[in-house]
Amino acid sequence: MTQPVSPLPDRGPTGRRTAKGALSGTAARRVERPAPLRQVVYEALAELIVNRTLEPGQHLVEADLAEYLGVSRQPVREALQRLQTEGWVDLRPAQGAFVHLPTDEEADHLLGVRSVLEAYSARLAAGQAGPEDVKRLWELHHEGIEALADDDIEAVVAANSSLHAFVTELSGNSVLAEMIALVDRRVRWYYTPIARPRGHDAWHEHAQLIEAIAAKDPVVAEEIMTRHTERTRQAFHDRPREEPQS
Amino acid sequence: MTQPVSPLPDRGPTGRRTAKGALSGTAARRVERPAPLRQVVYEALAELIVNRTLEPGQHLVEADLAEYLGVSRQPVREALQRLQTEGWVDLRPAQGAFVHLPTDEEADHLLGVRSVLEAYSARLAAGQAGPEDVKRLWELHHEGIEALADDDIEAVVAANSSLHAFVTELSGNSVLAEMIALVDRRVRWYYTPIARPRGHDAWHEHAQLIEAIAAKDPVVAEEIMTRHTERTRQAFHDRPREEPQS
DNA sequence: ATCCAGGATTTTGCATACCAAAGGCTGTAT
DNA sequence: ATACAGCCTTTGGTATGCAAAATCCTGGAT
Repeated sequence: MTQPVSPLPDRGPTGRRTAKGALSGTAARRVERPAPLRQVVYEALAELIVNRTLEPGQHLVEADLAEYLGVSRQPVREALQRLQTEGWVDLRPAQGAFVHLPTDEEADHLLGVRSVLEAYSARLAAGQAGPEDVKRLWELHHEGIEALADDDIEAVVAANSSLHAFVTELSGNSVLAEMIALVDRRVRWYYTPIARPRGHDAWHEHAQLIEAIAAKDPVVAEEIMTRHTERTRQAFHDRPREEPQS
Repeated sequence: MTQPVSPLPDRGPTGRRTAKGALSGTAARRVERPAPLRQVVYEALAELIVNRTLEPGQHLVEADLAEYLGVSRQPVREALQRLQTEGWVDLRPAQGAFVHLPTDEEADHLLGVRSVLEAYSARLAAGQAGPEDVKRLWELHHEGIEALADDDIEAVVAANSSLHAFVTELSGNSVLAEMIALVDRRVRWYYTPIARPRGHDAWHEHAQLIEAIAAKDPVVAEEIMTRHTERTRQAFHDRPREEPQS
């Protein structure tokens, strides 16, 4: 999804950004925002964490990250700050940042919260969705089914995210959307490497959900979503455990 | 609640912190953490925002805040960073921080999310609470009733917070606790200045809730909490509107 | 009077440099 | 082995500088 770290913005020899190069080629839309560096760093680090380049528990040294990313310590610190409030790293005073080490208990808590939030979003979505929206939902569902047939795990995961994200969007509750986005990302971080996507049964549940939304039935939509997410949670508990180390 | 800004830590003439003074008088526990400056700043600013010293929409100039608080720009920036992710300020790129301006719609969204989160916590609490916990709940309830009798609004609000916070704690879900804390604080910011606490009926609902928890009945506890928070939400909609300006 | 151009000012966003204090590490004396 | 002293690394903070962007201001031209 996110850009890997390598293609950083063009820089002069001092490391300061230069616009010289960009000015030629592209007379493109001026509307584009230059993306604050701290946010680029934030996204880069988040990506490095989810893809396990930075392992849980690892000590993140500001200076190293700064050098690696080709920026100064300041944007790195600000990014770490934000990563903490969102649960990706722990900032131990006078010791710095450590990649968060999720416990099984915490993963379960997260899955529980996700369950009630997603259920709520399904309920709201059922009250809001128009025919256009339902059509779009079926499209996304179709994408998932196809990816499943192709055995393309990555695409299945992507389609799953898209579908859930769209339901969330349909709910029309922006605060809810933000929270789900946060929780979901962490859930994926904990969960994805352990259990592979649940496959056909999950997409059957998705279909039921869409039908309930199309029928504008909030109660059933909520029920189905609850069952769906609780089943994922169960899958987490039944996961093939790695041997307990040490 | 939080310390006002004035009593900042002792500083030398350069603005650097000195421990000289503190060393004498107190040979106190060394276990105490010195509280990172950025966090002190964070709390100071949050307090200034909730108590309306910094008005919604106001432009926060880093340098001014830094001077006012007697610190450098860096900790201020980090605090603002965190205030943004938690919804207190909006950080407009290249323009700086503005105190978040809540819309009615957003307040409603927030109240909705709070409702489902609190309901979940009530459900979990009913499954977890022991006799000791129930006793504590009744104590808190008693405090609320007394404050109500004394017409001490501030104490009523405090008791209300304590009670809800304890229920959340009983849920045993730390992730949930964090999220509720976040949402609650913002709800109070939006809501408190508008509607005065709901009074006796609210505390009657609290009593019902505690009974359901004591009876270890998750379903009823959840129902009651849902009714309770949805009623607060309704009170928000029925609030005496200030005249629409402009 | 009004509008607008363009210069002056303010503010952000980042870089750099520096320093005190805390924590971790290591080697040596016991 | 253990304890301790001293060194090294890292954080957390200060101070300063500067380019780019946003904003404010001002002086015509209409």
